[in-house]
This record gives sequence, C-alpha cells and structure tokens, in this order.
Amino acid sequence: MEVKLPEFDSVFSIDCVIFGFEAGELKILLIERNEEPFKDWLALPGYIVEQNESIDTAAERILYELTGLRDLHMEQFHTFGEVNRHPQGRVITVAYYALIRINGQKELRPVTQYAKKAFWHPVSELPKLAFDHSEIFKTGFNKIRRRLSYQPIAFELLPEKFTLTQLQMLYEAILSKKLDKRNFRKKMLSYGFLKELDEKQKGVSYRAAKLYKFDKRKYTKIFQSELTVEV
Amino acid sequence: MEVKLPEFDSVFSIDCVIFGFEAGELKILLIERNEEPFKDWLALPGYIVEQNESIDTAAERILYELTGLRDLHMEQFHTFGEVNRHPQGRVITVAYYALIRINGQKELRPVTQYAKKAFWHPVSELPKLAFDHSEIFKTGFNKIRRRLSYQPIAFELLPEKFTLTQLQMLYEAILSKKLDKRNFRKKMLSYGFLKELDEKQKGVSYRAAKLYKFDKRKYTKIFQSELTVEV
DNA sequence: ATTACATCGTGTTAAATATACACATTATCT
DNA sequence: AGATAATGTGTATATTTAACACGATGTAAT
Repeated sequence: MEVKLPEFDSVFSIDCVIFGFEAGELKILLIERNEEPFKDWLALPGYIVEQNESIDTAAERILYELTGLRDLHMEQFHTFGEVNRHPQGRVITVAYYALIRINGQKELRPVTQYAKKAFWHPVSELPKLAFDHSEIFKTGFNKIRRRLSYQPIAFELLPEKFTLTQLQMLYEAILSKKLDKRNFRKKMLSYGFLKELDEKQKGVSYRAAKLYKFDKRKYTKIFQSELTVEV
Repeated sequence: MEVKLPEFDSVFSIDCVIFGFEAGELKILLIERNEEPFKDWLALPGYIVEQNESIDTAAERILYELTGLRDLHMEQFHTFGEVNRHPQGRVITVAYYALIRINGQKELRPVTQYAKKAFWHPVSELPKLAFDHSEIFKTGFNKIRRRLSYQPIAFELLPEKFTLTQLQMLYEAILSKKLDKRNFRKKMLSYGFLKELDEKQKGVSYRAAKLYKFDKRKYTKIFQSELTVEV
C-alpha cells in the first residue's frame, strides 16, 4: 500500500556517504528505509535539516539518528539540486562524506523510526539505492579517490595500529589498482607521520608484520598547512 | 529608513564568484544591492532559487539577471548553511564559480531591480561585502588556486589570442607568486594544447610577442579523462 | 628437529620531471 | 643610430617516480 504524504515546499536535506574498511574490502554505510517514499529500499543515511541547525550540525545529528554513529568528522562534497530528485517535492540535498574505522563491536542502531536498520555494504556490487543516491555515492567515491592521490586520508579507515600491508591494501581498494610494495612503503615512510611501534601483528600463521600508528600531529603539520591560503 | 520584509521559511539561494582578468589584474564581479537587507552594499551576484528550476539552471539565470552575463560554464564549489548567515531567516546558499574573459565592450547591466549595477573589482583590496560573501569569496578563491595547480583552467580568463607572458602573469596573479619564465613556457608548451599562431601582438612599443591560442579539443582529451572514474 | 609454507622487509638503477639560472635578439621609439 | 623594453631560448643539477626479485622470518605440520 502506498502512503500519500503531503506535498511540501522547498526542503533541505543531508545525505551521508560513510566509508569504512573491513576484511580487506571498502564498504559504505546504508540504511533500510522505513518511510515513504522508497519504503523498504536501501539508501544512504539522510534526512531533513531543521530550521535552527547549521548544515554541518544537521549532518552529525542525522547520521547519529539513523545509524547510532557520532563524533566523526564529515565534510560536505556536493549539493544535488535537480528539480525532480525527490518524488514528493523540491528537496535539495547537501552530501557529506567521512572515512571511519569500522568498529566490529559497536552495533549500528538507528535511534529514529525512519530507518529499520543500518549496516555496512561493500562498495563493489552496490544494489540500486533510493532517490538519486547511487549518483551521490558515485560522486562521493570519485572525490575520495581524487583526494587520496594528493592527501593521505586513508588512516581514518584503519584501526589504530596497522601494518603497512593493510595500509597498502586499503589504497588499492580505493584506487582500484595494484601498487608496488617497495615504492609504496618508501613513499609512505618518507612522509614522516607513520610511527613504527615495538609491536607486531598477532594471531597470524606466518611471519608477523610490524605495527605502525599514525602520528596525527605531524600529519596535520605537513598537510593541513598546504590546503588554505589566507587572502 | 529600514524596510522590513516578511520573514520566510527555508530558502535556497545561489551566489556566484565570477573571476575575470583585465589589465594584469585578477578581478571578480560584484553588484551593488538595491534591496534590503544590505541595501546599497556590495555583494556577490546572488539570488533565490525558484521551485521549478534546478540549482545549475538557477545559477545561470540569476547571474544573467543581475549582471547581463550568460552562457558561461559555472561550477558549484561549496554550500553555506550557517543558521544566521541571512538576517531575515534561514537561507542556505550554494556557491558557484566561473572563470571568464572580461569583454571590455560588453556592458554589464542588471535586468532586474535587485541590483543597481554590476562591475568588475580587483580581488586585491576587496571591500566588505554583504552577508557572508567575503567568506564565500575566500573559499572560492582557494578552490581556484588549488585547482589551477593540477588543471590548466586559466585559459578561460584570457582573450582568444594571448601571449605566453600574459598567460604567465595570470598564473602569477592567481597563485600569488612569481614563476620562472623559461620553466613556465617549457611546461605549458609541453602539454601540447597551445597552438602557436602566425600572428604577433599589436600596438606595443617594444618587440611584439607571438600569439597563441588554446586548443580546446586537445585540452579536453588530456585533462577531462583524468577527472572521473566510472564505478 | 626438519621441512614446507606464507608473508615480511629490503635497494638499485633508469627515466621522467622540476628547478635554477643569464643573455643575445628583436621591434619600437626618439 | 642608439636607447629602450620585452621576447625567446638551453643546460646542468636535483628531485621524484617507476620498474623490478629474493633472502629472512615466524608458524604449522610431520
């Protein structure tokens, strides 16, 4: 049965493309919708912006309400404003992305009834998504790729301690191409923001690799300053 | 006398940062407002999006109405959504930029009464602008700079035929730094999309420089394909 | 204890690109 | 004819990127 909702005037919404990395695969966060239109469809976590909140704040709130995730740094990447992108009226949506560490323990749980559930889904073989969310995802994925080539943003996806091979696999997953092991390591280490730990990988049935962690300070120092020029 | 306008609900608007280059200086297009709030202030060309037009279409229409300019390729670069950025209510604005050739002949003439006039203003020493337009400009300028370093977008600002020195001056204006003449030329020519003409600069009181033009085909072939990856 | 296995960790060479740097040439003007 | 002002050009060095293979190490099985 299709539920008819009232038509509305101009509305802003937020949609989130949240990337995670698990079991060697790049994934994004999806929800199953519990509201018309597109009830029961899969969609990016997204909802309507309130009158009294900035869009950045709205993005955080909405992601939390639909997935239970909070305190992640999201960045807006594009605004989608085709007239008929929403079947019930004019909705312009600002799309945000974030890269986060998938924490297996932590359950994803919507805190509103707008989503039935939230879950991670591999970016390869994404199903059809509600609205124009497939296009939003694609745009976001391309931004991430482009950005990865000039800024090391991949650390946000890995656990605190990681091996260089894990880091390389992640790069390969995002860029969809193989990289040379020796050159990759040389370059990553040359940046100077990887800290070698006195610790090794555990529980593998072969020679364990060294663990590294990411020195956020140095990273910020090196890369943040390049980004903006005061006018 | 202050005119009190009705409060409104959520509204989308567009603001445009249009760059031009004239007399060795980088300029942007400003209007003088003829409406409250900020009546008589200088501002970026911008106005409200209609219900039945996409934001891209709105951007073209609004720029035309406020300045008389049309048919330029604008690109959205950021959306500004602070709650109080507009004194009369909630207005979220999508900012667009474009780089265009300043055509001295063509008069800038608003076709609505919302702007008293439109004119080019050097980006150095910009006055205070209405709303958060100074911030919007700054964000746009930084995007352009970043983009210029990995994509040759400067040609859109020059007349059809230009000298290499003019091109270099433009790069220097955008990047705010001096470049080496020989290296600059070597690199530009190596791209292969500059076509050397059988013509020289006219009307200078010194040795005239060769004129070049920009081969859009080759340019597109080389640079467009790098931009997007199909998923 | 030996062996098989799987991944780790490492260095060199060649090619391409980026940087630094100075002066003779040419057209115009007086 | 000479002064002026900008054009147009080449080389040497440093840096970055790319290509490429194998011995070392820890685990597990016998």
